[in-house]
Amino acid sequence: MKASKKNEKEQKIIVAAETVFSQVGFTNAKMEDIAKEAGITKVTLYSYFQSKDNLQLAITHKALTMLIARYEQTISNNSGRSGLDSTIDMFNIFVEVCKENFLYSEALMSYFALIRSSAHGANKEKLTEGINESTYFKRVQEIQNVPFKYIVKEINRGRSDGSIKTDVDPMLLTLAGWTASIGYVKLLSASGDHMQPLFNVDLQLLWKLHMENAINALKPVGT
Amino acid sequence: MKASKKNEKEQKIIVAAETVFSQVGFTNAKMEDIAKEAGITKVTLYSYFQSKDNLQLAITHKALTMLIARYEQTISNNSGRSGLDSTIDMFNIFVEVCKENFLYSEALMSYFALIRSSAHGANKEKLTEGINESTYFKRVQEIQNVPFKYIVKEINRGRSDGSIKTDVDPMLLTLAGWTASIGYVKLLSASGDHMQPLFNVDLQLLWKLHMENAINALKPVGT
Amino acid sequence: MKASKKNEKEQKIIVAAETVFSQVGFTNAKMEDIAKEAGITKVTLYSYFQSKDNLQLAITHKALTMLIARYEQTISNNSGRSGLDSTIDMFNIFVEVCKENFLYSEALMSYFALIRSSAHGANKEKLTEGINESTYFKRVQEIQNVPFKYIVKEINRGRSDGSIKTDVDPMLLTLAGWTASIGYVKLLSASGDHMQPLFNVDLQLLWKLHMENAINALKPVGT
Amino acid sequence: MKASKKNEKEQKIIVAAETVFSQVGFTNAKMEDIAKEAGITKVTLYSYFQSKDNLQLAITHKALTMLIARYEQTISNNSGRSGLDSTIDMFNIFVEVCKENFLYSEALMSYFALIRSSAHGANKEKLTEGINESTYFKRVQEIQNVPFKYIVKEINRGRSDGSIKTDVDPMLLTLAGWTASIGYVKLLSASGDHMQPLFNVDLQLLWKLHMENAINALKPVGT
DNA sequence: GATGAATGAGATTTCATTCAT
DNA sequence: AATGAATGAAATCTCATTCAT
Repeated sequence: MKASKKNEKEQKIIVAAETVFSQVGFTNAKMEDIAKEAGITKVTLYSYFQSKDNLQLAITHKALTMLIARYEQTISNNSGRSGLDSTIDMFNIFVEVCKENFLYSEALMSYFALIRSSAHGANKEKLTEGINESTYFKRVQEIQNVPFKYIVKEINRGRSDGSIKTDVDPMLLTLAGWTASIGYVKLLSASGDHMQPLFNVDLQLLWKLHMENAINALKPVGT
Repeated sequence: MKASKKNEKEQKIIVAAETVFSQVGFTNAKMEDIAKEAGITKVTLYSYFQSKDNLQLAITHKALTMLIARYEQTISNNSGRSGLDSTIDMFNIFVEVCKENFLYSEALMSYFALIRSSAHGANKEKLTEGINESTYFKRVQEIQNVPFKYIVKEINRGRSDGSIKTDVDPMLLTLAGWTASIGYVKLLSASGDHMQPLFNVDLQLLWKLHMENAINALKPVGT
Repeated sequence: MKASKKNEKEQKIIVAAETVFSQVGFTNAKMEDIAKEAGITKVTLYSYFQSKDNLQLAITHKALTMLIARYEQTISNNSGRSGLDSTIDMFNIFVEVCKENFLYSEALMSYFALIRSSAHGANKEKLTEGINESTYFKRVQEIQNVPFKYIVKEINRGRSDGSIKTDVDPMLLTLAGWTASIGYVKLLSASGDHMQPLFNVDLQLLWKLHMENAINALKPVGT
Repeated sequence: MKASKKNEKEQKIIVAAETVFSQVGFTNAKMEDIAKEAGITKVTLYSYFQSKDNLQLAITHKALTMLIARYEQTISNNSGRSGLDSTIDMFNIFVEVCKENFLYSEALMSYFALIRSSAHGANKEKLTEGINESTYFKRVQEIQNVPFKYIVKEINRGRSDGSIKTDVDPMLLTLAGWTASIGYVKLLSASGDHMQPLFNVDLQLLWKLHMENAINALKPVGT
């Protein structure tokens, strides 16, 4: 099969997996159903993706890739704006991506859980085994830090143009924004419908508050 | 069997489950092993906890209960301190509890994922079925908002004693701190060893930054 | 507990067991349900009957006892009639008893299966073990041949009074009638409702034919 | 898998089940052991036979099928002999089949008990549920009456050739022979070893007597 | 490369039977 | 002697994953 055709089919499977995962969640999804949704057999499914985990990682990879693409586009679009504005944009974009596709946000969250569970425990070896063989695990690993780097990049630009303070480690600021975003997305997930207020709180407002905090933490003192 | 004794045994099982879950993770844990660890039979285990999921929920419940107890203790201890200080304490305590016991933090995180997956999707009913029958699911639901209420309580005290601004919804401020905490804990999980820096960032410093942001968001303007 | 009271309770349990067994059959009956029906606990049930098998044997014993009583009564009633007539009566009575209470007929049938399965097979010892400990097993064994003896008795009387041929072993004739009865009862069971014809055959007629055969086999040649 | 191969494997499993059932009896047989004997997994076993009951039904089906085949062969072989002789042959064959394989005879007996227990009782539906889903239950039902039909056929032939009386319903005569056979087989079961006399009665003689009765009942009066 | 069948591991259930109080 | 809890053995099911063709 030509590489192009193979890739096309792979994408088709990923779309099918996204559909099924979205409907019932990763744990409850059955490989059988995903295969059916993709119009292929389980064995064919396995020939493309060595395991269910790998399939999820493929989605994680897709999510990360999309996020990175958006980041690149943002950086390119924001060349005329301040580093601070661009940095804030980056956080906004992360949340937007997650909102647009909760599956992606969950894939990203699970990925974090995965790398932890494979890094610990008595049966570390056993757990890691299958994952390491996974093509996508490696591919995800290769790009997992790219989003951080892009944010750091914009923070550095902000340091240069004076919109961001220079006395705090850019990566620290990056992680601060990132964790706030993660927490916010987690809350969105829990609330189910992110358009509805939770405890009478408009979640839009909550996000705004987070970004105000971020701006406060980023901008030079006394600005 | 007296309720007290029954409860005692239930706790013993939960402890055994915690041990096994901690060692191999929830997915890899076998009911058989948990039973063995608790010194009982599989059947007895099932008579106490209807399913593996329910067992995890029991741990979630314990985690929540412990968190609530800590909150109550903190509120009681902090009666002489400002509402602001006490509120910040609450956030610190959440992170401490999660650090002390990653299993608890993961249980809490999973719970959030759970309520989302049971709140959506075409087969909502089917998914929820088993969970709803779970005793602990109901018990967790009953107390899941208590932590928020306690934080709101301290914020309200801060409003009275002038240490916290009055022009922002206390629940909004609560959720802001809560999501930051969640995000931070998630990052801790991902980093595996929270004592080690991530990307050369001292995670202690990251948390400090979050709390500074929180203080800024809480304290009255111009203080 | 006084022996009388104990015995009374035992009978109560047997009645409960009969009820449950009749409803769902021996295999599907649960000790739990029988206990409930008897208004006692499972453990109490076990204190009276060491096992489910034993309980069935108790019913078998009751069935046998009742059959024997009927036989005795018949013999007594028939003292003025010919041995042939009385013998035929015996067979009729067996079928009547089985019709009146199919549970009894099934208990008797199962008993035959039981003694076979305990008499053969690799795990003969294991199988027999529990049964041998059973009080009722011994009691049933003690009386299992009594019905045959009574039939033989009447046949012998028939030999004396000239109504039955003398050149055939009375026990052979007994078993011939007995097996025909067993087979007939089995068919009744299978037909479910013994009042309804099976394959358009009036089962009453079938029984009549069997008895005609029996008479032919019993009566002296040329009568 | 081709139907032929699938069927072949099914037969292999049935043979394994026969082996295990013969050794330890139906109740004591473990699905695990049957699977092992067949050289497959428990799950595969279940994919072929939905339940242990179904497996027994499969054996019942085989027994019936074998009996039917023997009947067909007999009918074919007996084309030159009288209908009476052939009819008697049919009864003899039933007993022979049962003697050759007690498992088959017990399967046939259990089947009768089964259709009764599934045809009665308050919880008829519940009991029947699993059984009705069973492929073999249906297949057995489809052929359960074939043996009777073949006997009737030979009786009818006997009526034509003058060897059998015409004033009695052929099906009545069939059932008479059939029930005698069933009863005899039951006694054989109970006696355990059919080569040994029971109560000093040679069971061979008993069967001979039954067949004499049958001949008397079948042959035209005055022959 | 695709397919139907099979495997293995573990979850869950059902009961007869036994223990501890 | 009675009770609630526990045991043990096996049935049954669910799925990710692998084999054989």
